[in-house]
Amino acid sequence: MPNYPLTRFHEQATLTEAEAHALRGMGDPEILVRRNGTIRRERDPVDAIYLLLEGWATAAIRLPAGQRQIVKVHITGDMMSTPSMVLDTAADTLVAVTECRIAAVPLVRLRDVLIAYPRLGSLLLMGVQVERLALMDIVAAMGKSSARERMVRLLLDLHDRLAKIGAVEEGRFDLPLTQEVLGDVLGLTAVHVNRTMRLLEREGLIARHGQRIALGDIDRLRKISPLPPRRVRFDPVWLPGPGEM
Amino acid sequence: MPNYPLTRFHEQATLTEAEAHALRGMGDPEILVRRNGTIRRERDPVDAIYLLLEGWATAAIRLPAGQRQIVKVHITGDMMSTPSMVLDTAADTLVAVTECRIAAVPLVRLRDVLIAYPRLGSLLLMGVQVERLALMDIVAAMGKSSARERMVRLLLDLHDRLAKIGAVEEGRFDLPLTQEVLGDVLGLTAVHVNRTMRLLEREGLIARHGQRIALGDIDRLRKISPLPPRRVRFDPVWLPGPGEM
DNA sequence: CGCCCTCTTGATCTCCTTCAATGACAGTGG
DNA sequence: CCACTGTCATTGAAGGAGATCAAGAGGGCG
Repeated sequence: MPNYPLTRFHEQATLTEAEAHALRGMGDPEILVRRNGTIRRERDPVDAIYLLLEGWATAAIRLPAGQRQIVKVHITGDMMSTPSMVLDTAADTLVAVTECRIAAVPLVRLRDVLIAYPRLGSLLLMGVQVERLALMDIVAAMGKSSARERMVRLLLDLHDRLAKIGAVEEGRFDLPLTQEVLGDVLGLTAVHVNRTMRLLEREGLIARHGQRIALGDIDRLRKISPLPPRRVRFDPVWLPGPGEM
Repeated sequence: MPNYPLTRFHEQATLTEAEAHALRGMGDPEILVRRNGTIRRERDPVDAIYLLLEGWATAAIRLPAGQRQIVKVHITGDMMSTPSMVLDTAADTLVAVTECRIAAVPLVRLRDVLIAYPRLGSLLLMGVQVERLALMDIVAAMGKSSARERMVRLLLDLHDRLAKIGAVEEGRFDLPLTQEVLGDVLGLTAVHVNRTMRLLEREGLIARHGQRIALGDIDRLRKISPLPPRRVRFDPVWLPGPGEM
């Protein structure tokens, strides 16, 4: 599908030519954000959502007490900041982990697109539900499983998402996240992330060289993961068909 | 608003008369579910969402290893099971905590409503984003705060949600959840839930008699909570106005 | 009356945190 | 070219929040 890096709606349903075209035209001119650059800060007024055209970014919530919890690791093709579209001020801080190319979509333009192509609203709804499911799984993993299990789950999740965009070769992929960041994703300290990864490494389950990580025995890893991956339904019954809406 | 117990869309935006009417007509005839009854099980085929007309219910994910994590405590007026609408088989198990009145909305009917009233799709999107934010906050609380802080946050969250539907009187409300259930919500054991509540009680922050709980000093509790409540924007700019869509 | 569910409390254990020190490496300025 | 500095990974030792195991008490309901 030609519109790939802009959104991944085409993974979830068939799009008409007009809809695909509207999606492509939705974003502002692209912006380059350097490594560690802040894309949008918590409490900033919300007037756009962002398409991550290329790169890795994190979405984090900062607690009043000062800690930060990363609630989403974004990769190429993700939509960012959409939870904040129901708020006046942003819920999360978006930070570029690698250099990123992004495009903003002003909310007023989103409104025009929804009016002209209401089915894209339903597709957006679908994407949001997928994100919500991902969060439910994270809650389940955090509430009920060990550091080791959560780490394995995260690695498999990244593996599966990266595989979809062609960024995995035989179980190997780039993981540009420091152990500090991984800790803030998993709700662990960087020290314990290190111990956990070293252990997995010693067992031959993973291997690392620099930012490169290799999942050694994916089947065995999947048995360790506290939750299996979810399979999203293509073109669900409640979704109006192309042209029906 | 007359359609109150059916959905709470009117909290988020102005509805036209036709939209409100469509919402009211959406559900099947109501069903009574007895205490501890299962409304829908994980892995069941998904062909409807459910409106909780009255009562308390939990949405839980069961891990392959056998534990259960409750990902949402539903109260009167909530929509249930919508995350599963993007899946073939349900993600979560819905169980009635108290006796519940519910109404199913078959997905095919939802489809008809979305086609006839596309703006209701946008309102649904809004409600789902609110749920997603709630999950983000839960992840942040689980990752970065103590049992005590999480407990306080949960009580305040329930307090605020119940207050909106008029089920709170001067900080007092019914809490029909056992400590076992609270543990499965918070990612703690029932034993530790007990110790934590007893401590809060001894400090005069809460008081309990049977299922009734009273939040003693709400201001002090809010200072203990790791996250403040979120204020959802009414009629956001991206939401097409009544009649515009 | 007796059973089961829930709450409560104590004792012990353990996973993860905290604190601290060292090493590897990249970037930077002289 | 090399010292200098900051970031990140690694490992050890000690401490603590919460889990686990166990037992008793109260209360609703058959």
